[in-house]
Order: sequence, then C-alpha cells, then structure tokens
Amino acid sequence: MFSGLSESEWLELLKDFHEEKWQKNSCIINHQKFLFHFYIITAGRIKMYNVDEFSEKEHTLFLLKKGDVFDLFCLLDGIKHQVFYECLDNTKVLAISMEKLREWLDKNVKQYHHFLSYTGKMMRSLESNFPQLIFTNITTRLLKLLLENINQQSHKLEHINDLPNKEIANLIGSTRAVVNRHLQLLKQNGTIHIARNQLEVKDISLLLKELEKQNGIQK
Amino acid sequence: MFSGLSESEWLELLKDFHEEKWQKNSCIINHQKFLFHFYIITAGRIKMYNVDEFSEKEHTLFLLKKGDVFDLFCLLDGIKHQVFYECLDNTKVLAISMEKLREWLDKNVKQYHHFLSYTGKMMRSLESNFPQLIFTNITTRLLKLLLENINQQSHKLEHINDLPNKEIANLIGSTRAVVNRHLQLLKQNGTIHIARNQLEVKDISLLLKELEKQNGIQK
DNA sequence: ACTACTATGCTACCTAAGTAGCTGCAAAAC
DNA sequence: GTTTTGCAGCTACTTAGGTAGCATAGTAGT
Repeated sequence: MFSGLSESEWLELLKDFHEEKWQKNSCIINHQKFLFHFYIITAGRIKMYNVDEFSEKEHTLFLLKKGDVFDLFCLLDGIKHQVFYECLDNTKVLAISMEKLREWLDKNVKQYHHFLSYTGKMMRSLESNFPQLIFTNITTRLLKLLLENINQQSHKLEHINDLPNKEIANLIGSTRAVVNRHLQLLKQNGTIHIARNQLEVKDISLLLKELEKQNGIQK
Repeated sequence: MFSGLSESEWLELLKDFHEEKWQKNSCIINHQKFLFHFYIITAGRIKMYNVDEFSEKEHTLFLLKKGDVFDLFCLLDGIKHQVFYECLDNTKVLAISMEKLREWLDKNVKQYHHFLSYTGKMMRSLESNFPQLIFTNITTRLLKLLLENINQQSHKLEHINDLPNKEIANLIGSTRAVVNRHLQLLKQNGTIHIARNQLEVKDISLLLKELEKQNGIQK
C-alpha cells in the first residue's frame, strides 16, 4: 500500500506513526478506535472476524499478518465496521491518526493509485471466497486452505500451522468436529501429520491428488 | 459515486460519455472490454455472476440496477476481473473510457472521497453476505432476500419479482428445486403469491414472523 | 505434584439441502 | 393451428455436514 515512496518521503510519513504492542489473546472491542486510527502490523497475527448474533458462531474473514493494514473499510468511508479483532500472538502495530493519513493521501495523489490497487486486491480476495463457500465441500476448502499457506521456498505450512482445530474451522466456515473428521482422513492417508496445536504437511503431491479427486466428485 | 458535482462540472464530464444499448439476455463475454471502459446503468438490470468450473453452477454476486456502475474492480487496479455479465432486461448504459475517468479523478481529488466511500459500500455489501452463507439456512436467506427487495413506499416486491426460481436460487446460493420447495411453504401459509415468473408478497408481517421463527431455530 | 483448562479423537445420531426424474402448464416460435 | 421450449410443482432418495456427548491427553498455573 505504501510502495513507491522515496526514502525521504517515507521517513517524513513515519514521523506521524507511533508503535503499540498488543498482548496475545487480547481483543480490540472499542470500535470507535478504528474510526480514528489506522494500523499497520509489523509483527504477529490478528484475526478479523464476525459473530452470528443468534448462534454465536464465529467466522474469520481475514487472518492479518505482518504488512497488512486495518481497518481499510473505515478509511474508505469513515463508517463503523461491524467486525471484531483478536490478537493470535503478541503483536506490534504502527498506528497513525486517520485524519493525518487522509490529509497525506490528499497531498500525494499518486499514492492514491497504490492505495486503490491495494483496495482492489482486498475486494478480489473477499469475492473469491464466495465460490468456495457456495460450490465446494469442506474437504476441498480445507485442502485449499492448506495449499494457500504452504511456503513456496521451504515447502512448510505457515501462518495456520499452530492453530487449534476450532480456528481452522472458523477460517473455512465449518465446525471443530467436522474439521477434525477431515483432518483424521488426511492423516490416515499420510498427507499430513497432526499434533496438539501442530499441523504439518508431509506430502504436497498427495495433497494435490486429493484436491483433484474432490474436483472430480463435485463434477 | 458522482454526487456533489456542480451542474457545470457534471455537464463537462458527460461529454466524455456515450450511450450503449444492450439486448435482453445478451452476455458480455469480452473481458478486455472492462479493462478499457467503465459503465453506468441508466435502465434495465444486469447480473454479475461467476460460474464454478467443475459443477458449472452459477452464483449471482450483484444484481446491478439503474445508477449502479461497473466494473469497479477493474477501475481500482486495472486487472482482469473473473466474472460474467448478463442483461436481464433491455439495458441502457453510459460508457466512458477508463483512461479518461482516471484522468478526471486525478484532476478532481475531492471526487476521490465520494469514489472511496462508494467503494466502501460495495465492500461492506460483499462482506455482509458471508454471515448469511455460513450461518443461515436457505429459508432465512430467502426471507431476507424478499425483505431487502420490498419497496418502502409501495410495499411491493421489486427487482426480483419477475425472476424465475432458478435466478432466485443463484442469488442465495442454492438450487431451483430447493428454492421452489421453500416458496411452496411460504405460499401455503399465505405469505406470498406465486405465478409463472411472478412473485408477490401478500403479508409483510407474516414474512417478518417467519424470519423470527427461523432465528429462533438457528439459536 | 496437584488442579484446572484446553485440545483432540471418536461414536452415534439427525436433518437440511442437494439430486434425479417426472408431469403438466403456459408462453413463445414456427 | 401446431410444435417447441421453459418453468413450476411435486415425489422419492441420498448424503454431507452439523450436533451432542464423552474419554483422553497435553499444557499451564500454583
């Protein structure tokens, strides 16, 4: 989002930021806060989720990581955003006042383009979840979640590898029991290795083969 | 999106537009087109949908109506957008070249704010569909779809009242048969009236009562 | 070392929604 | 008028995924 800045411009802008540290498992409940401050994550993960008012079930919309920003919605239109935030790790963020950021954007029209294309990416990422939810079964969603979080270099699972089943379920819109059921199957055929709060992909080619199989079934 | 313009500014901008007429049931398949042109609907409805590559099922993302614009995604980041468009009526649109629109936005920084808040609305509208898809059953989704499309003044169903069951199903992420099953139930208890390509809400309070009941069940 | 808590693994059960297939009507096309 | 097509309405069947409940095993705190 802030790409294409010169060294000096960047330093100038950084002056208006201050660092905050948030504890693991802490929730940010104060919605007002997001109307007036904008944050960039420099360390740790934060989940952005919403809760169904009747069933009290959760759905994780985004797993925000280093380099991600929030809340983009509030920056766009300044309206309160009905979602919740919770830190999954001890987290460090850079904070800036919304007003200052908006002023800065107005002064740097070129920056708007980066900002817009970042927004576009977010919208696309939101949109691409619909086909998943509507057309595909839980197995497929789980397989895709795993594939998306495998590091290209190290071939290891990242970001979600230390989450409990419950959080995995929240990410794909299912329940703990069902996710576990599918994980057991993947474990049985040697695709993954499971331990408490520990997920490991043992064989990526098997993972892809499983996905193929699912696509066939869903014809 | 173009609110807050003075008469003269508006006329000046309009010069760069030209009108196009599109026939009912015609699809716009040429994705390139959307990279270079931006459209505003002045009459008719256009559905924006995507298709699952395996099951070939459709899901309607947005039902675009008079005053709606597209493709916002391409305007934001200039990347091809993997969706399809189909006219549900004979449609009139105003077209402008992407380049000209971008130039104009850069020249009118104030306009960016309206543009951003419009984008924010779209993102929120996208986001708000997730809880629906994940937490609620088909009955609830159907009831909400009906409620959202009842005109406040006339108390009549609009926009979706002349769609076949199949299109209703595409809107809520289900199938023709299932939607029909639920519509029959609503017909039986007198909430709605159905005919071929004709949906009518007879009793809004009953509709609301049904929704309450569903919320109770989903507890 | 004891307690409390949280996560996993598993069983048995239930049901909403998807699927396949058919009829018959109504509108459009010829 | 006749034919063709598209849509509504309905039945019977299947199944994936949600639900409830419990046993067990790590982990953390004191």
